[in-house]
Amino acid sequence: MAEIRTRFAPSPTGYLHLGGLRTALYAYLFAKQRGGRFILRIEDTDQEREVEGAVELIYQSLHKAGLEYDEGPDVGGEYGPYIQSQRKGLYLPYALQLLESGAAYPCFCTREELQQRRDAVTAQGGQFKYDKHCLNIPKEEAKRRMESGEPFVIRQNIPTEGVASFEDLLYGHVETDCAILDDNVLIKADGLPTYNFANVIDDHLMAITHVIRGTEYLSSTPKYNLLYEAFGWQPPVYLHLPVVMKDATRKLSKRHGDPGFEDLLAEGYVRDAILNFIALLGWAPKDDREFFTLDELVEAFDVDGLSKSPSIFNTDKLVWFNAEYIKRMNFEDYLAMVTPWFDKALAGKNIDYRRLAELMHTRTEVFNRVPEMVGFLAELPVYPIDLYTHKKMKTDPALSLRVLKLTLGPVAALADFSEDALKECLMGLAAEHGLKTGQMMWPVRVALSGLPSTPGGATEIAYLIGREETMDRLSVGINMLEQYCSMMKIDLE
RNA sequence: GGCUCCAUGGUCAAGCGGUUAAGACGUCGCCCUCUCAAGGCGAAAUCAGGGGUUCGAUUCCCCUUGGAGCUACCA
Repeated sequence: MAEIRTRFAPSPTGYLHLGGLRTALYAYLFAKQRGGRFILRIEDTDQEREVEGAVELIYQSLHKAGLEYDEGPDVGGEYGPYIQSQRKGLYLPYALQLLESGAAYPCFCTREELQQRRDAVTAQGGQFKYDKHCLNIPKEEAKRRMESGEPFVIRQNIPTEGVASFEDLLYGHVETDCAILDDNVLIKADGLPTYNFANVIDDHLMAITHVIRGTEYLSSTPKYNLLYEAFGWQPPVYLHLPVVMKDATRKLSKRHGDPGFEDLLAEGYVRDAILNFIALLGWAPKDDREFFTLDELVEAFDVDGLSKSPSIFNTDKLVWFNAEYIKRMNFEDYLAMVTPWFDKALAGKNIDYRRLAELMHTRTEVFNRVPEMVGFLAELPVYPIDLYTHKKMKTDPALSLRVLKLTLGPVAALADFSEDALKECLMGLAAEHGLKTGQMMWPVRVALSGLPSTPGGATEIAYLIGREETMDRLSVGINMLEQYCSMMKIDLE
């Protein structure tokens, strides 16, 4: 049996979006699982849409994703070149062959003429389809005009009756009446092929056995099969994948500001979490497993588990996956990854990153949320007095004021400013004055953080910000509470 | 509009003629607890509608509805 060869064939029009990443992933898994090869081909036949630097971005993204291709523009291979614009001369002879057999014909209609006719038809509510106008030009005349340098395109000559069809691994038999199919342009006036032609020629020339791509090609694939037939070539096996949606009606798209793969990485999602999540978007394994490394996916992937309907990209679940991957990371790796994010909020401050990382490890969902979570360590936020009122902790401003005053002396006097010593000190004070743990800890934590919730409690925060800052913040709290109590005329026994 | 495709909770989804219709995320509750997380336990929530076929339909067929893709000298 021939070697399995799949390809990922993006156009360099921007960043690698998540739908593209998923297509690439499945194509990669499909090939690798069968010991085949995964090929990257750049489809840049539309020079106008090409975005500067996009090709390099594709290489980079694929490498970052770990989807290493066996053949491609930057890695070489025996079927190159792998960039269509560099294969320019290859296509015309094939088109000429089709011209010869009648499966295609030259067309001299200009864009303007076409547009006029199109407008005329659509204005009346009809729908335009190329009328084979130039098919009737005698061969001799056509040849003369082509050689005279008159601009022309080459169109596929689709039969006027019968059906065109193909078999899809996921969707099964798909067919369309030829009568409604348009005579697509195969070779543009600039001599470059359109996607419709180039994909067929290149897939054949590159010995692609399985074409895995999005469903946007589902309805035009019957036409491609007509081309294979015209050449007498064996068509590849097709596998079309449903699109990835942003919500029920909108496709995920870069244009609407939806994040691409690289954006997600930059936001602090880890690669494996993204890949794992993406793999499960539109595919389900035979069992209930949901954590897979790339290698495990290679093993587990199967076409049976693919779903036919579009699936919505659900950020909540991605966040969960990310948090899970972070929790499972060993601590040293986590510390290394989180350090730059700590720096964004705490640079220049003398904070024990290692201890902070211990506290943050199970609390990190996405790295870009870290700076905001730890920023209070660098600077005490302005906070409302009613933070001191907590029903469950049984605290109010009056009690809080009493508690803070109580702590001031003992905390200042602590010989050892460690979490253990702090805890012992505060718990001792609570016991001594008949206070519940929460009544002691809540006011202190609020005074030290100014926040309703923090990573770590009162003693951890005190340790992290140090004695001096702790004393300052306690004093700030006391001042606030004294002012408040006197203003509200609260009796302080 | 035409063509192609799709349709199980809010989301990802299992199911492939007979099930109490899995599981996960999210949501809610409880436990744990110096706050919040993490962790543990539990709950609510789904077969779009209508016809058939069948002893029996979530499952097969048709229609309706809804959605998506295509309808370029874009891919």
